[in-house]
Amino acid sequence: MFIKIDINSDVPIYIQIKNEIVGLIAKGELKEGDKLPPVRKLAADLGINLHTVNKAYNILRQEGFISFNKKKGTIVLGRNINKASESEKEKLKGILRTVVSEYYCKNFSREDIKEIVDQLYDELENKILV
Amino acid sequence: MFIKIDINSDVPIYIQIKNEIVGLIAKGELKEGDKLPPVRKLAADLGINLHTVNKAYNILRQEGFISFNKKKGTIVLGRNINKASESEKEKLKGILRTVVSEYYCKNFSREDIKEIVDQLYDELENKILV
Amino acid sequence: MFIKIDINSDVPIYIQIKNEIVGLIAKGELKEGDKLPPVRKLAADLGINLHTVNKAYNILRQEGFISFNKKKGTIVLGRNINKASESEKEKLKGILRTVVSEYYCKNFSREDIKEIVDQLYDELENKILV
Amino acid sequence: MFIKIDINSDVPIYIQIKNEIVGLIAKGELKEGDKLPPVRKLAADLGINLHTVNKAYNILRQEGFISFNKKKGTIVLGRNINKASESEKEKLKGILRTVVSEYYCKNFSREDIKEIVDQLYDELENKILV
DNA sequence: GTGGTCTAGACCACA
DNA sequence: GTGGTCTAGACCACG
Repeated sequence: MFIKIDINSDVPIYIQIKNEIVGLIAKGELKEGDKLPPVRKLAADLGINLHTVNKAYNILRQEGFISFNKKKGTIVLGRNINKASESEKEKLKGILRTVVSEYYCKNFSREDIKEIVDQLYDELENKILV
Repeated sequence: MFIKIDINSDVPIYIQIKNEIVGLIAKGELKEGDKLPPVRKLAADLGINLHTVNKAYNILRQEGFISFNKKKGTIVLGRNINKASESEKEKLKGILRTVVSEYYCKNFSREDIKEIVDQLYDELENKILV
Repeated sequence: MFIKIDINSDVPIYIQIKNEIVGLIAKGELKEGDKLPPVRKLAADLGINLHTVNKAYNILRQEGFISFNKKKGTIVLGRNINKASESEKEKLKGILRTVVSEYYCKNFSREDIKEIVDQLYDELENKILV
Repeated sequence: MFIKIDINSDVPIYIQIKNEIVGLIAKGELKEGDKLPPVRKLAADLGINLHTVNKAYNILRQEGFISFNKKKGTIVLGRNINKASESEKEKLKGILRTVVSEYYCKNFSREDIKEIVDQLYDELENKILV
């Protein structure tokens, strides 16, 4: 498992870890049933404190991506089926509204943005096909 | 000028102000040459600290949306023409990568996301037509 | 005897086992004199550690639900008659106080809660009638 | 604000704090807009670490009871209107199922339990009337 | 002056 | 050996 963090980023480390792991799940590099490294090991590998990793794992659990299993440690629950709910959609719209407003001002057309979205989906789906 | 902030949000107020003003520029409610309210006035209107508004204005200037002018005060530079640069595109792609990964895991299709982008662009462009 | 445990639950497995067995006694599916499966067998059936089952059985014995008997193994003592003591009542009140406070805040009326209690009693008593 | 914790309880301290504060909101001793003590102050008053209080506050925020406000600190949002949702009802039923099973075995009738629920509601509602 | 983040290090419950 | 809890103490972002 390859997780990269930028210790100097203004994005909190535990958020970076969360995002990286969600990214790995999206790309299919982490699949349902896969084990995540123990908090202590990942913390040691990344050279950070175990509590920081712990916080990331707990958020991932809250969001339904992973589960703690006393016997097996931390396991991936996989992509969540049937979660495209209305409330999630509204949340996403709120996020995109800010992004779209800013990049609309920077002269990006709707096609520019949709092309990037397509590229990102292509990346994800090709990974799975391999 | 109507700016709404949510004092209880976990988004910092100065970021909210920045986003709101960018949103107004995107919608065309603030156009090139328009004056922004003085820092003190906006702070008073919103019931917040003067430094908070100042911080938002400084970011907006750094990003090229506004300009400080001793005679005229703070003025809007408007939508920036020809800024859809390669570096901005990479920055946007980085932002969208995190968003797309997460919502791909939540079972949103590329069409779901592109539809939202379209809706947001429609909102912006209709405002301008008015 | 059907015991279901959820290995991913945050409720410890030994507590789940205890609760399940108490539930079976309540429903009348386990009656006074019935034999519980040997620790090793239940552990094997559930695919868990022997010590975990042992811990559950020990708690059940402490609370007076079962008894260890060298000849007959582990036997159910059944529903305990005349145990609605004042101290148990206070203990129950303490438990319910936390629950009621929380769900009162979540806008549940006393009738809402009492209706659920009735449903649960109906479930238990119908099982016995069968 | 009077919060009592039992440092020797097997209930985690942060859960005790959460429960106590929910209890105060239920009793009406904490109302919408009221300020909660700063984490450091409450921690000092209780003789515990600030992180423990912090954890309790964060859970309360997640559950919608309080909000962090950079200007005013931590404020109570009050009893949550319209939250008697179906999913909450199922969660409550799960909690009560375990309780009811156990106390049914201990010879508590449905009336015994419903009487306690009534007493607890009386306590809460009388507090509000005062 | 508030909560947020991060570190360092301890002991415990569970399986 | 896993994550959970708690402590102690530091610096930072925000307002």
